[in-house]
Amino acid sequence: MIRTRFAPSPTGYLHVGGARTALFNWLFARKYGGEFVLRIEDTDQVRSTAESAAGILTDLQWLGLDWDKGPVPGITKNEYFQSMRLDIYNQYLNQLLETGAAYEAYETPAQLAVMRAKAEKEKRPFRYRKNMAGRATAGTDPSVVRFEMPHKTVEFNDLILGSISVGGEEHDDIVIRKSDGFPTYHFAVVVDDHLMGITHVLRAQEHLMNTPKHLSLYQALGWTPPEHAHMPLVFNMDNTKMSKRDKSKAARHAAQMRLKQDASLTVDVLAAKAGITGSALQAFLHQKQDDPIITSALAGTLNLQLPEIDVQDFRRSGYLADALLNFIALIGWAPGENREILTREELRSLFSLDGIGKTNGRFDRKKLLWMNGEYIRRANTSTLTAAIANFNAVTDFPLKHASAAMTQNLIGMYRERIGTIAEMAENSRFFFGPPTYESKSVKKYLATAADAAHLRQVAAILGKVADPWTAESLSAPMERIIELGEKRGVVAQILRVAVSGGAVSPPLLETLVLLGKETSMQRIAELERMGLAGFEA
RNA sequence: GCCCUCAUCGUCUAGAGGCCUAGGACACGGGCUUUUCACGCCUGUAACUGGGGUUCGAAUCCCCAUGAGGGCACCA
Repeated sequence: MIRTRFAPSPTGYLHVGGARTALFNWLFARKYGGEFVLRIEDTDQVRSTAESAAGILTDLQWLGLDWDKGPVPGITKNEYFQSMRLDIYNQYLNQLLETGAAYEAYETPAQLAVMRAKAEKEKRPFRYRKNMAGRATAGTDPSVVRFEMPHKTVEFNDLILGSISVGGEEHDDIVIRKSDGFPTYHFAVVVDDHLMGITHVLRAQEHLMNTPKHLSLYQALGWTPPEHAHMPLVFNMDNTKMSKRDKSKAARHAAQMRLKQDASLTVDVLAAKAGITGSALQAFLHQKQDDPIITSALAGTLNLQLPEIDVQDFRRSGYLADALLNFIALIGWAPGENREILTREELRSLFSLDGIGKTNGRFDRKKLLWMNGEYIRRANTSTLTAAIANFNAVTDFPLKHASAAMTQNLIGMYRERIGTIAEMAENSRFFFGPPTYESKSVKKYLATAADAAHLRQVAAILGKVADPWTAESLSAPMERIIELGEKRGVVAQILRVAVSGGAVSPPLLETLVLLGKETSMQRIAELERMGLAGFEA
């Protein structure tokens, strides 16, 4: 039976690259009726956190990538967390130590750094080898255990890339147990993949050079290795690697631009606005470090749209899980026959390793936006309602407070004109409270005495509409409003601005109906009362 | 620097020697529709990195160059 796995390290949120790896493994297992295993690789005691692990589970669940074996959400760590398997690793580690395939090494990290620097200075690659000159043979405790890589070429067949070969002189003796007693990634993957019966390792191409190491480990342990397939990577449109740091980068850049443009804005003022200390902001601006807290504080005060990187970013931006999955699947994989929009079922039945290309792809947000809009347009109302509820669960827009009936109405009005649910949430704000009048629209449509006269005419026409206030009863009056003014439709724009705050909204008729007579008339009256000039910014 | 991998429109890709005057989608341009914005429909611009081979014939096979990416941790 086919068995694949997704093995994230819980050192942060699940990002799209990881989601794609998970998706391909899931697809492959599901396609062939195999099993999909989820394993948390938390062997880095410093960086791993329980919250990250929990977050990754949540994100996978949101994506609908269910696992047959693995952690149980909400329950404490089980045997699918590597930190719970130390005894197992030690058992095999001792075996390697006994057979002489592994040995203890005593250099400290600092000493190794010196050795590396020296090698670099001498323009030769540094490779730690058991037989190299100057190796410490005794000393520090705790020590580290290294695996002696065989001094021979390792060749293997990658299911995507074909034949890969790495010469023996390229290998070095990797650490397999750290001084804290935890196994390194290299050792833990091999042991676990074997013990968990993984048949196919589908992972990102950045792991390609690890494979000879892992293969040698399998051999030393006397095990048959799984098949390997390395997938092409995903980059940003500017060819930089997609990374969680991109968000900090965007925030830093925006803050610097703002500080440059606005002379009255100092670092301290900005910091105070963002609720952080001046020195913290100063440091953030001058280093390249990732800092999620400062980043989101800046995004909030500067009203920034940060690039979505993590799965939860996309969820908060109002993307549908199916659309995101569909899009991600198409980077580096193609089903052929010019297929683009594919249901989960179609992805599953069409998926094959043969369809995976060798070249790295770029994450084209515009295409994702289009695809998400396409999903929104094609989805039935109940699917969309569920997606909106899902969106509301992680965001805080007025849309959250919409009744079921209101939500249905909004779906009808917006589905044709949005790319994400967030756009609907943002654009529909005026249905939930007084509109924010956009100065540009006010200047354009509500600036002159003639505009004011038109607005009064509109009020008069609408005021005469007999109850009930419906699409039917409003239809003829709306026609009259459209015909008002020199140019067909201009007065409709005046009404639109009056009622929605801006020059863009769903069709006026529907908007008025949903707003109701009272609210609609109130807004027009309020505008007249305040006087048009009051809006000129 | 050393090692590994890759190379078709701006982007994702189809293409497994003749079906290719290279197809689709996004983006972009033009038009239609239209009370705004969209949606929808029609339509246009746009690519085989370069050079050598192999072959009757090459986007497809081989070699070199160039370019791009990945790796070179007690991170995964």
